[in-house]
Amino acid sequence: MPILAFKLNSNLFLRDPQSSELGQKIIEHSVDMVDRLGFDEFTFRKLGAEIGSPEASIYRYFENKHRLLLYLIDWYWTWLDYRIEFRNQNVKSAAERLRNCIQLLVEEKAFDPDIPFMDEQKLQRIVNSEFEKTYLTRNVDSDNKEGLFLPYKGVCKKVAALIKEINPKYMFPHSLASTIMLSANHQVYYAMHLPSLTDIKKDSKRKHSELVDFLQGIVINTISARNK
Amino acid sequence: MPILAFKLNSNLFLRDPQSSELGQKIIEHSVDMVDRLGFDEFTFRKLGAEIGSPEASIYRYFENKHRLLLYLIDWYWTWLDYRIEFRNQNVKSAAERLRNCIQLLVEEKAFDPDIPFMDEQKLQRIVNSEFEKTYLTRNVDSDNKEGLFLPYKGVCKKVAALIKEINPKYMFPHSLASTIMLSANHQVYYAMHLPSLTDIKKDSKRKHSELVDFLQGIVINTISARNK
DNA sequence: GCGTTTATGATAGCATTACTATCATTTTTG
DNA sequence: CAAAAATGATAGTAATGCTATCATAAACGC
Repeated sequence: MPILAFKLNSNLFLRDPQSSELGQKIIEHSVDMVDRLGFDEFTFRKLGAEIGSPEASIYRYFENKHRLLLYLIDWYWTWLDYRIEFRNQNVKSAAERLRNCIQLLVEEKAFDPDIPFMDEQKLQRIVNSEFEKTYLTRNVDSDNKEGLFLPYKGVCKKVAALIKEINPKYMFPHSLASTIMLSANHQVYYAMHLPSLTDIKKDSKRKHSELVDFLQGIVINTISARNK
Repeated sequence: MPILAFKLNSNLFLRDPQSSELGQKIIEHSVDMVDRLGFDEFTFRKLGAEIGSPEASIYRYFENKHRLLLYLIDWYWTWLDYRIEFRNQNVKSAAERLRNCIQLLVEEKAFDPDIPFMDEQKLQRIVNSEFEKTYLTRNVDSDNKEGLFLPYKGVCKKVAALIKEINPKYMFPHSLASTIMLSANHQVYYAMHLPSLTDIKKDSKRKHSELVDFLQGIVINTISARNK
């Protein structure tokens, strides 16, 4: 049994995958497969074949593959939220806490052996290329009512609060927070696939610190501007 | 025959839909249907039923529905590019040209009767909620090689050039351009569906000018910051 | 330890999707 | 007016996204 576990919204699943061996196998292999095949090519049939269980068994855990994706994505943001809290303990300066957030948003994650069935590195790649598919659907509103986007919104709220703390007069803290969060993911994706949309170089060793500088530059200059 | 037409990349289609009545019907009704149903629920079968033509006939124009989406999205960015050129004619100040770009990115579009089979208002809503699906696929790289993202990249390049013109020392003009272009769309979507991620209010009459202020604030403050 | 929930396996089936193929008919055009 | 091109009509096929049923195995309650 894992040392660390996140309690995720129970609307995400029919049966909690963390509670059984099969459930954990479903998570572990779906992370691997979505990373390899992409979410669109990923199917419960293929997943079943890979873990040697019938498709129908997977449907006992997740209503459909979209919920499974939401589960993975929610896991990611819950985990990031946890890491932000951890990192910012006893850090007094709001500016420093904000910088830490940006750092954590961008930072390349490593596999955390505390949670053996979750590969955080693969998960981050999934977030980079599949995240927006969670809410760009006809079910946004009902999914939202069920609280399925709370982990992401939570992190956004946290970043927005820091912005507000640094400059209480700034009018768009949530918009700025969601903008840089999205950009953090997209710039990485662009660097890999659509390089003319970014100045971040795929091969650069400083890639991640460049991206941090870029985002940090936006946030700090935007909120600390003298109101003309 | 339309007065105005855009020449789009011929890799997008098998037969040019602008060249025939059926083709134009395909475009007109797919814009309507994708706007109504969302891209995921949209199928060639349903489209065929709606225009009274067999599914197979549509496949003679477009290889698959993803290409059709790309066609619509490419149309949008080509059209926006054209409008930017038009608006910025004889405008000397780079700052003003940049502001015009942001304005045009955000501005609510109206139906342009010059192109009777293209409803720009619906098209803009499609871009807001479906754009990223064009490149968040396993085919990004091959699609990119075929030049299918050129119109979007073109607008991004134009905005980046203006940023560079205003501050030649700024290190991330393309990243900043793509960030605000993406944000322009997302903030509108958030306002409608995930309001806690934005400060733009759905019902506000000043909604669009608020969003312009937000984006303008980011860009100007970011690039005109004195290098500390 | 025994009976009963509970979870999984095995297999089947079904409507829809995303195409492809064929052939007849209409329209265009050289 | 004949040949070519575009469309219609219809069929078919593999894969997807499920749902249903029944048997078996594991766990759990007393």
